[in-house]
Amino acid sequence: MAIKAIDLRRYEARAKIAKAMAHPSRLLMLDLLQKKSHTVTELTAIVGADQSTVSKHLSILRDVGLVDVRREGAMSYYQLKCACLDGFFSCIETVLMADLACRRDALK
Amino acid sequence: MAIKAIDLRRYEARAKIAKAMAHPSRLLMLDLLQKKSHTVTELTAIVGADQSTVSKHLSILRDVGLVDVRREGAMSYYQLKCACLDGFFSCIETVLMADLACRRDALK
DNA sequence: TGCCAATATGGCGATATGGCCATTAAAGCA
DNA sequence: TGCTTTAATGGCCATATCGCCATATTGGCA
Repeated sequence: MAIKAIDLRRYEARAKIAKAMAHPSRLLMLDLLQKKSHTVTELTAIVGADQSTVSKHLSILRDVGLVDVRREGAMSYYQLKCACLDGFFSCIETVLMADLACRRDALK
Repeated sequence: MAIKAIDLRRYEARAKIAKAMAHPSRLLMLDLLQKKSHTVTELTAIVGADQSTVSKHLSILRDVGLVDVRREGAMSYYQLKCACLDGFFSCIETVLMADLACRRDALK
């Protein structure tokens, strides 16, 4: 039985989005932005990293269409562009909890 | 108003899981494993990469608890460990579609 | 035992990522 | 016009990731 190689292109675009989310600081920011929009300064204080670092993280989220910017004077208000993070987080959460339970069992 | 830095540790475990998913080949494999379990040889043929590469990808998915192995003789059957990928994929899909629509608008 | 098929692992080079510093750009205000 | 605040970008280095090759390792079978 000949197994055909599948075209990976379909998954590349999706992986790019997943990759943008796959960083602790960016996950935190996405989580924060679920509640309300924030400025770079606010996010910088909360994340506790360099301002330039946070700005770059935000541009990564922006590039894949996860967040949006609204400029007001000198400040940039970042806001979530999709209301779909619940599914994402709950999936991650499920995996995490299952894994913790598994490790707990292994200690018995 | 003092903004408190948030402990990132909570997000590190989650980012690790997201990171494991953030690769085209691994996304493809997760998608395949949603339907049924597969051997490394099968996945290697479908993904179209080196066997060692696929094996390493699978160990990454295994390390974070996304998949499971069942050894049968000389073959390893990999299977999905969680039934929660729908939420993940539909989130990604939403972002992807919104972004495509956005780009389409930009061309007008 | 000897051989082959199926997996897993070590190593290595190329490329990507992450974080900071320094700098630039733009807005608000005295 | 200067000074300050806010944000974005370039540069640089350390580290991580990816993919292949080569090499174990394990199971099935003659």
